[in-house]
Amino acid sequence: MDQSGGKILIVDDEPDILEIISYNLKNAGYLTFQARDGVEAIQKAQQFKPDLVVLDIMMPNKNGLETCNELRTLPEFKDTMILFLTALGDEKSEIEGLNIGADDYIAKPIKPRLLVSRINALFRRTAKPEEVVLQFEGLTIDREKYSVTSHGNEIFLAKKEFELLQLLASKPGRVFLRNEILNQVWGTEVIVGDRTIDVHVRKIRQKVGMDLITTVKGVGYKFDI
Amino acid sequence: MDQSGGKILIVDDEPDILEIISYNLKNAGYLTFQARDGVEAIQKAQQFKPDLVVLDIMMPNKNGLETCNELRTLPEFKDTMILFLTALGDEKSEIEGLNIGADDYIAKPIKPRLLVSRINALFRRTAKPEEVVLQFEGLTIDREKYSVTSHGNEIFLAKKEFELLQLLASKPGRVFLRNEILNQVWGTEVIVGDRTIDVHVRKIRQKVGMDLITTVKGVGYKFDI
DNA sequence: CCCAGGGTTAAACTTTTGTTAACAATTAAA
DNA sequence: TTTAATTGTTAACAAAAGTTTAACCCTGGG
Repeated sequence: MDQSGGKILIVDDEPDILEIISYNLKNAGYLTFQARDGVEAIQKAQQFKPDLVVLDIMMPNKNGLETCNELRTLPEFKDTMILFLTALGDEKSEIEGLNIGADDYIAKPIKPRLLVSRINALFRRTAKPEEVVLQFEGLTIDREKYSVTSHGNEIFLAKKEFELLQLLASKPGRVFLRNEILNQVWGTEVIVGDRTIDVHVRKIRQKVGMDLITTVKGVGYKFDI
Repeated sequence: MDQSGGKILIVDDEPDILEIISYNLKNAGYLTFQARDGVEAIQKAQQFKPDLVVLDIMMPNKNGLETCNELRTLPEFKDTMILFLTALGDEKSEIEGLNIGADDYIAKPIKPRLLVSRINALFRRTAKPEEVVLQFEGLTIDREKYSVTSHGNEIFLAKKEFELLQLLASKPGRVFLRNEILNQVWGTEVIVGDRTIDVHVRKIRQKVGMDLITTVKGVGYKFDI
């Protein structure tokens, strides 16, 4: 994962698909951009510097493979991940895609869950290793010991609480959308109610002491100092 | 085993395999990184300094043997272990691999169990000799005598009990996941039921007295003071 | 004053552990 | 080798801890 959850450019000629994918990825906490064809894709890619391009293979006006090729020739997209959307069973394209330098491919019809999982995996794959111990003023979060120390006292958080705090603390100051939190802490499979996050936040605040987690109304939560 | 279980870089062009291996090694307590081809492999190796590189031989964009060769020419990878993944029955490659300086090779298709065992073995082989006697406040664990002394009284633990305690005590404070414990104490071959670990923990607690082993619910166990 | 979004609670519910005792496997002893 | 003793594993159930829900409260902005 990344600053704003990572930037993803979605390229497909069907508006509906564009919308569905976009919706799901936003929910998962990514920042999305859209393009309708290869030409637009390259233009937007240069404009927004996405971390990942989701590229439909079958498109008018420069298809996915060509677009990918072209992107790969540009040095600024050397590290940009590319994920292809292929028609079901179109093995030839899959192979071609990987040769061309794609990082993954998914067969249509698209299952949003799967898509999000795979994309999470891609981001995870390229992520830098995380620190074992997060140090802050008067607060230490030790992933190995699964413990939090506040001004010298060791505090025990339950698993979900710990994971939530850890997530927020992994990027101090950055606001995590509720959806993003759900995605990261609960995963894409589990569905929990509205107040669940709040309840956990409350428990963390209660156990650790205040001012750790700040609410950003209508948006999400963030970890501060 | 080792600090954080050791760092392993996995290199394969198939995302699925990358994921499967990664998943299994993480479970076994290793820290994993991934690369899709030889070029990326070398870049990530320099970045993360893995203890072991798991290298697929058949890859586009610089194959495994070339990559291995290249790694071996760099002085910082002198001690890095290399394990090859070879296509089944590709004897020639196997031989070549070992000549080139690989530490082991495994034929595809990959059996996760086997892979983890072999990798554990590799790490064990290179592990520094561990302390024979672990000393704590009022507790001594003597690996040679296979005995535990608590406040002067010698206590006899059964083999599994002893191994379990020893594992936890080798890294006080660090939480060992149940999977990790199974891997280390029982090995990857044996499959035992859910409650087995708990029962052993209970016996240790009973024999040694309390507060040695702390439960981290949903995560694992750890040894504390 | 109403509304939306959060905060609080306690109770319901789930999941994970702890505990036991029986049984299987292993090891040591006879 | 047979027997006895010890150790390891399982299964069933109890207990505990963690998680989620639902209902209600509070607050600030229109």
